[in-house]
This record gives sequence, structure tokens and C-alpha cells, in this order.
Amino acid sequence: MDPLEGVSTFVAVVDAQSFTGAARKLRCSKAAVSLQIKRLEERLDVRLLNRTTRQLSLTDEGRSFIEHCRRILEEVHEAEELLNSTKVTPKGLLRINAPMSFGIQHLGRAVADFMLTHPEVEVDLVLNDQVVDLLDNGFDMAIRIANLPDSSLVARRLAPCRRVVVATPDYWDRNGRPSHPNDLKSHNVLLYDYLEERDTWMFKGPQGRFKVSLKGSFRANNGDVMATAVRKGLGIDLMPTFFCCDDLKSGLLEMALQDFEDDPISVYAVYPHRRHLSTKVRVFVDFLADRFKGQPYWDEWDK
Amino acid sequence: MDPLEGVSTFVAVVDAQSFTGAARKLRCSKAAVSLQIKRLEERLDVRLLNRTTRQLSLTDEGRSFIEHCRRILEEVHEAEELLNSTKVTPKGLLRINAPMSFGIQHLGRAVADFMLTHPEVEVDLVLNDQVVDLLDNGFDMAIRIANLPDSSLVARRLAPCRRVVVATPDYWDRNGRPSHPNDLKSHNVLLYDYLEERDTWMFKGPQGRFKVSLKGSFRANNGDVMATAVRKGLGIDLMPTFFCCDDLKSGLLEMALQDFEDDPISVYAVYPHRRHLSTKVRVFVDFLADRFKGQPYWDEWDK
DNA sequence: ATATATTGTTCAAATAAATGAACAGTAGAA
DNA sequence: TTCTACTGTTCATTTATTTGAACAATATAT
Repeated sequence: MDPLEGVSTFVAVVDAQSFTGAARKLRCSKAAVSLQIKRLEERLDVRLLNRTTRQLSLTDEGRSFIEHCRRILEEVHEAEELLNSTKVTPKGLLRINAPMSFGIQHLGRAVADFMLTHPEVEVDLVLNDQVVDLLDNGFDMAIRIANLPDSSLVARRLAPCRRVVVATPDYWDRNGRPSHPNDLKSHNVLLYDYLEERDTWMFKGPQGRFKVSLKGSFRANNGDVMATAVRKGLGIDLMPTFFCCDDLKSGLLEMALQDFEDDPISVYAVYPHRRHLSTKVRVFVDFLADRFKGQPYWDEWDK
Repeated sequence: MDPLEGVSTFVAVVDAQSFTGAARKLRCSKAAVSLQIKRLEERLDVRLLNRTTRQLSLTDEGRSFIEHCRRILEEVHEAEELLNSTKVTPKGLLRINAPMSFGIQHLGRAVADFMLTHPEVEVDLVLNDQVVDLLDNGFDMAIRIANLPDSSLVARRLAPCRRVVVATPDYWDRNGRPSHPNDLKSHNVLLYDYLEERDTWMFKGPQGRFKVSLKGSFRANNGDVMATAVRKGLGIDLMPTFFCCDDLKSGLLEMALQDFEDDPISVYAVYPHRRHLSTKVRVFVDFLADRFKGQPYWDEWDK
């Protein structure tokens, strides 16, 4: 009888505070979870979990046992990562989380190019704009666009992310081109739902950085929807250049307030802080850093 | 896929330096061991063991992995012991190793009495006179009769073990009763195979302790065989009192050289040095200590 | 209060793992 | 060398585990 049997299941149950949740995470039936726990309890001759039909709690014995179990899982995890980090060829599944817009516009292509030169790597690219926990969701890494990266993660800066005020030339003709950020107060501004300060934009003038509060009739939680609205001439938006570079090049959109452009934020590759970084992550991040290095290709049309 | 699957098997294989040996230890078929290792290697995408048909060796990756695996197994072991140590009722299988003679004469009865008051304890009493490794053989504890117990084990002194010179009264009549240990040199001495200094006996006289070298025609590795020979009048033996107390009481055997009796050695209960001692071991050792405390019952006939 | 949704457990059916005999390969003995 | 004894692997069969639907129990919503 393997002394490690049921340990993973037990930890999953305690983490999820539920048999059903553990089953979801372990990708097995809740019946299997139920049996594993039952067998573990029988083998140890100890009740680990108090379970009423709807409430789950650790017994004293369970509480003392779970700490050891967690250390055990950490230890395997680290052992596996050490093995993965010493592989010469990147291989295996690389699970990437990235923002919607950046993922569609740039990361998809980058991943495709990467996979052509590294055929043993499989990729699962999950795009969503809400920040998710990497470990909880089993991601190897993520792309984050922010000012300061999450401190609990290792971050590598890949590129600057300039944000510029854009609208259609037609819109500017109709509503007037602003000469100062304060002029925007009379415009219809498209606002992005996920920003902390949704209705405030930052600018940087000769006298330094300053905030401007804005009003808008259209809010969305999706960059594509907002881009479409801007392209229709509905209003103005503060947009990352990686997002609108094609429109600016083609003349569909027109920048304004170039002299007040704020300092760029950054595109980061982030991954959990680990002693050993797997070869697939290390090589892929190196690949991205090289692809976006210096002035990123999406900003090359300008200046 | 359980990340702990195969870890125990891998450790067993490395410990045994063989798939077949690991299978024996794990009480499963070698085919199962072979499959487990194969699956583990496939899952980690790393070859852990170099195996020619007859030789087994760790790869570099395997060497780095095995250390983690050992820590993992230690951790579960400790976790389980912590659980076992907090149980109020002693229960489960208690595997005891003990010397043949002491086991037959005293321990068997003690175990029976113990089990009557602790019905949830199962016992596997393995008697043999060669000292075996407790951990390797899966013993929870052992009884050892010695002067100084093995330092790698925790030892609890249970009783003194006096050793006295005995023969049949008839033998003494025929060959003369000795008045000093040196007189034994002319006697036929029965010698016990497992002692380090098989042909030397220790005595303690008014001038202190001293050795006497002896000669004998009959050697055996079994105390019962020797006792039978002594009872037949074949010769003399230096015998633990727990072994011959009945014969001394009945007059079948007769002690000699009482004034030169060496300091007693001891009966010890020994068990692996662990942070947490299981309830079953603790309670059983307490039981034995109480049973043999003070002057053990087998010495009560004397003085 | 009543209804609904979701919990953990149970059971027969489906699936995966362990077995043991057969096998090919090798070290050591004669 | 040839033989023997033993290794780890393979494959069909037996055994054990996992599944998914049904179930009783209980929080939450209506």
C-alpha cells in the first residue's frame, strides 16, 4: 500500500473546502474523491474531515496531517521543476495567460512563430482581461500590462506600452482637435471597465504629470468593442499603441495631444517565483524579449 | 494525474538497487514496479534509471530526483507517526522482534496478557537471535538483551538480566563443584554461537571483574538446544536466570559460583528514534516495564 | 414556508492497473 | 565455451479503481 496514496486528493479537498471542487480541480469524479478520502482515513485509522452534508471542516488530526501533506506536494513540485529546468530542449505543455487585446494582436503570432522552431512545445494560450492567480489556474506564465508588476511573481519587462489619445479624423473635425488635455472634458470618452481609476487619464506636460477627470457615455470591459466604437467615430480613447498602430498607419485613427503623452507603462512576462524555472518558460520568455526588444515593431511607424 | 504516483516505487527501486528487490519489499509483482517506473519516467519526460539487464544505476536526473523523493517519504512517515502518537487507544499492528529464548519464555505470555486488555492491537512477534535492522524489516520495536543498547535506537531498560553458572546436580557430583571460576577450565562448557567472545566468560570476585577463557565440545546457535544439553548433564552453561529459573526452582539444575556472579546485563525495549512514538508502542513498552519492574518475577525464587 | 440547487455518498457498469507466466538478455560458474 | 541463475520487460487475464446516475441531506433563494 503506497503511503502517498490519497495525499494529493486530501490536499485538493482541503484547498477547495469541498469534495466537488477538489474533483473539478483533479479532473476526476467526486465519487473518486470520496473514495480516496475514505480509504486514506481507513488506512490511517483517523477521521480527517468532519463533513456535514453542506459543510466541510478539518478534524484536529486532519489539521496536523494537512501541513505535512502540503510540504510533501511542495517538495514534488520543486523536484519536478528542477527536472524541467535542466532539460536542454523546451518541451511539454506551456500554459500562458494574457490580456485579450495583446494576445490577439501580437502574442498569437509570436506563439505560432515560437512553435515553428520548437516543435516539442505544446501551448495553451488563455486570453482574458481579468487578472487571475497563476498557480490556482495552473498557468506556467502570464503576460501582464501594468505599471508595477505583482510583487509575488517574478517579472521580466518585455516592452514599453505607450498609450495615446486617438479618434477618427472625422471625429476630430467635428469636435475640434484638443490642444491641452483639459480640452477633453467636453468630449465623449470611451472608458475601460477594468482600470482602477476608470474615469481618470494621466498626462505629462512641460510642468510634469497630471490627472484629468473625464466623462463618457460608453463603457465596456473589452478593448475590441471599444476600438470598434472609436473607429465608428463615436468618441475618443486612450489606447495602447500596440493596439491601434495599424489604424494610425492607415490613417483610420488620428493621434492627438502627442506633447502630453504620459510615460509608457510596460508589457511584462510574469511567472511564479520558483527556485527552478522550466526550460520551456525560460526559452519562450527569452524569445518574446528578443521579439519586442528596443523600440517594439508596433511603434516603428512613428517618428 | 497524481504527482505522487510512482514516487514510493522509485525510492524502493533505488534502495533495493533492483526492480525485483523493490517488488519484494513493496509486496507486489516486478511487472507492477516496471510499469510504475515506466509511467513515472513518461510523466516527467526524463529517464531516471539506466538499466542494463543486470545492472541498475541512477541517471543524473534520477540522482537529483531521488533526494526529493526520500524527503517526501520521510515527511509522510513522520506525519503518520504524529497521527499514531496522538491516538488514545492503542490499535493497529505491532511488529515486535525479540530473542528466541526470552520470547518463548516470557514475551509470549506478556503479549497474550497485553492483547487481552487491548483488543484493538494486533501483534506480529518475530523471534530470532540475530540482530536485525528494525527499519529495514518493518519492526515497530524489539527486545534486546545486551550491556549497552544500540545507540541509533531509543532504548528503555526493562529488567536486569543475571547470568549464572548452572549444571545438573548429578553433573556437579560427577565433576566436582567449583569454588573459583578458574576451576571451570577443566569442565565441558556449552558455548553460545552468537556472542562476540564466545569462549570467554566474565566473573566478579572480591578483587573485581575478570575474564576466564574456557573450552567446550558443544556449540550451538540456539539457547533451547543448549538448555536441553545442560539438563541432560552434558556440561555447564552460563545462563540467564530468566531462562533457567524453573529448572533452578525444581532442582533440575543447580547454580554454582554464586559469589562470583558478574553484574547483570539488561533487557531493553528498543525502537527507532522518532519524534513521535506511536501509542501502541508506548503503551506496550509501559506494560512490559511494569511487568518486569523491581526484581523481575523470574528472580523472585532466589534470596 | 417552499422550492431549488448543490452537497457528499452509494451502487452497478466501464475503465484502468496488477498479476504471473513467458521472454530476451547478461553475469558468473563450471 | 556452455550452462545456470537471475535480471527487467511484455502480454493476456484477473483484480481493483473510477465513473456517472440516483439518492438523501441541507443551505440559499423565492
